[in-house]
Amino acid sequence: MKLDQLENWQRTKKCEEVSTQDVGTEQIVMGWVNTRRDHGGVIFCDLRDYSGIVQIVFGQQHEEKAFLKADSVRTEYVLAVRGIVAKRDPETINPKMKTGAIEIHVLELRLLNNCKMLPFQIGDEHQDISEKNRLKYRILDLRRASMQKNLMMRSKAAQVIRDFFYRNQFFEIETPVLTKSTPEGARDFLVPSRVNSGRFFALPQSPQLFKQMLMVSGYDRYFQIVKCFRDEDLRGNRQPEFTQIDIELSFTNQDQILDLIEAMMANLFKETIGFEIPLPIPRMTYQEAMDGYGSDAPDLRFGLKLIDLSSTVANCKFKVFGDAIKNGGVVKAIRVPGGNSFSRKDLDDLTDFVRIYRAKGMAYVKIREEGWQSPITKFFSEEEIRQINEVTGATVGDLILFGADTEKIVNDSLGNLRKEVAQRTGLIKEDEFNFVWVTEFPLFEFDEEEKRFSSSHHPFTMPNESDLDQWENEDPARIKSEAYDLVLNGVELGGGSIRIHRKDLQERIFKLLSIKDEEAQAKFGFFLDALEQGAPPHGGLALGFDRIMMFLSNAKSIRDVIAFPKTQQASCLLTEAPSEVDTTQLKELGLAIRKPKLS
RNA sequence: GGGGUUGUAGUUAAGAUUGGUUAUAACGCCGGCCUGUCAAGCCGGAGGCCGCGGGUUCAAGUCCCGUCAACCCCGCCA
Repeated sequence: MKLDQLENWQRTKKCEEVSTQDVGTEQIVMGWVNTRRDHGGVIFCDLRDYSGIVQIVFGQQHEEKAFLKADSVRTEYVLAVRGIVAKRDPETINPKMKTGAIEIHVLELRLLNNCKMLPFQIGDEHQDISEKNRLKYRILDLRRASMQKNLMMRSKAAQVIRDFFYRNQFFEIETPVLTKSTPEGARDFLVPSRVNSGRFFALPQSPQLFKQMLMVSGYDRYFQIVKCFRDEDLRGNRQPEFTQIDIELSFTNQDQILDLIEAMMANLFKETIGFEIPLPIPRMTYQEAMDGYGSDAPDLRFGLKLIDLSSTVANCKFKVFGDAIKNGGVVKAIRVPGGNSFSRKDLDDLTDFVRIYRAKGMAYVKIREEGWQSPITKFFSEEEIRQINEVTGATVGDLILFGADTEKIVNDSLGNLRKEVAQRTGLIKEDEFNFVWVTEFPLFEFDEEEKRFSSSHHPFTMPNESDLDQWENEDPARIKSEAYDLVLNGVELGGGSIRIHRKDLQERIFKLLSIKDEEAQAKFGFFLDALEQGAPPHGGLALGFDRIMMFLSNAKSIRDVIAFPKTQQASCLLTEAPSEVDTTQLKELGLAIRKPKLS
């Protein structure tokens, strides 16, 4: 089949821009054949480009040469057509199409490229394609309208974000991608250096230290939309390389930062999807979040709050509860209004569900007219039952679900259980955007494996100074920090902190983290120097751009807002990366592959 | 590292409880007919390593074991 040259043709309209106003004019449109309907004497094609679809008509009465040529046209061929825009007869208007009132009568067809049979149909939104095929044939997947919509929305969002920061006197400054490995946080992706054999760069987990050093250099306000890399296992909303909106400000405090970011988010949601975020975004402390929701990223679209019953049941005869508390754990409960209707199977399912989070079981009580209906009723005195009813606020028809274990397990299991119950009972309004700031994170968490403290946020986070003075030697776990997270519908969008800008403070923190002076000097010497070279007070945060895009695009997977994502096994089905490399490449780098043991 | 779901024409699925003739459908593809369709229609046709490997059996898409891949989750990760 002979293909045509584009020659000097220029597009005059995008497909979906052709309208009734153009009737009678000659236009040139270009795109892909979405569908083809051959009626013998007349051939209809829906021509598609990124803007949408317009119907082009090949008929003998319009131009015989084009009509004959159109006989060989097939789905996904690439065409350029010149034709007259015509009004459709009233009975042939298609109200489902934006361009359904008009069509283009083709005078000249240029066949720019053909297309072999594809693994799946581009225009067919009625058939779900498996994730495997979508990723393997990503080019075709990205040609589909839903993916184009998502990626165009992403482009728009990036533009809106940049506009906002430029308006607010921020500078967009690039930071290195080849940088230094740091011991804290996630596993690094390493890049061997050829010039410095035996040494490695690391890809940045975030540009954290660079943006702080830019503050020391006096750039005042920095932002960057930047790729970050973490070599950890993937999830539905986690990719090994992802994009952050990275922000840092000098001479600022937490309130200023939160106010600014709220304004940025409100602007973003308004300009992209027309949603007005009610400001200010409510704030809650880490402690309130953990106590009431069992999570530092609480979903506030529904109630089902966790209620602490530890003191109420401390002396009850039910061994599971009593032992949990004796061993330093807690007993908490969720009251499910109307949960009386849960079947035995529902409750078994929920019990299995909490086991995922290492709960050993789940006690439950149905509140009936005649009193408690539950396998554990017999362990409780009337007074205890009265107290539990009172503390939980349970009334007839309700269900109470209990968790008893260490605080971590109870919070994990009940925190997820409340989401599960809300999901099952239709309590979650899917179209709601419920933002919350979580503040006053603990500075450290205790690493049980390594028997030492590690940073909750990162080691450069400003501690609450009076907490530090008070608990430094007694109980560092009680030191709070000036760190904060932004949470939307139970999903952490990002977080940040006020940073340490004084060396003496930074050294005290390293000491608490059991990082020795020499080690600190080797890993962060350049940064500790910066703190002695006139570092201003500063702070900032980073937001997960991909996660934000999931909300703006209503996407279920992070892969649907990233053009070329990785699979859960961290591979790219399109390019088949990662791949083996030539031995000469390895040699140059001074590397050898250790053969996996054959077993 | 662990738990779960899935894997059958190009695609999406049925067939798996109860092993048994030529593995079924829709869409797509190819050919023909058709001047108003728009998920076009009608007629005809091609298309299969039932993920892969092993086992049980007279006989396996179906039962058993292993393995690979995609997805969801725990651990991990801000």
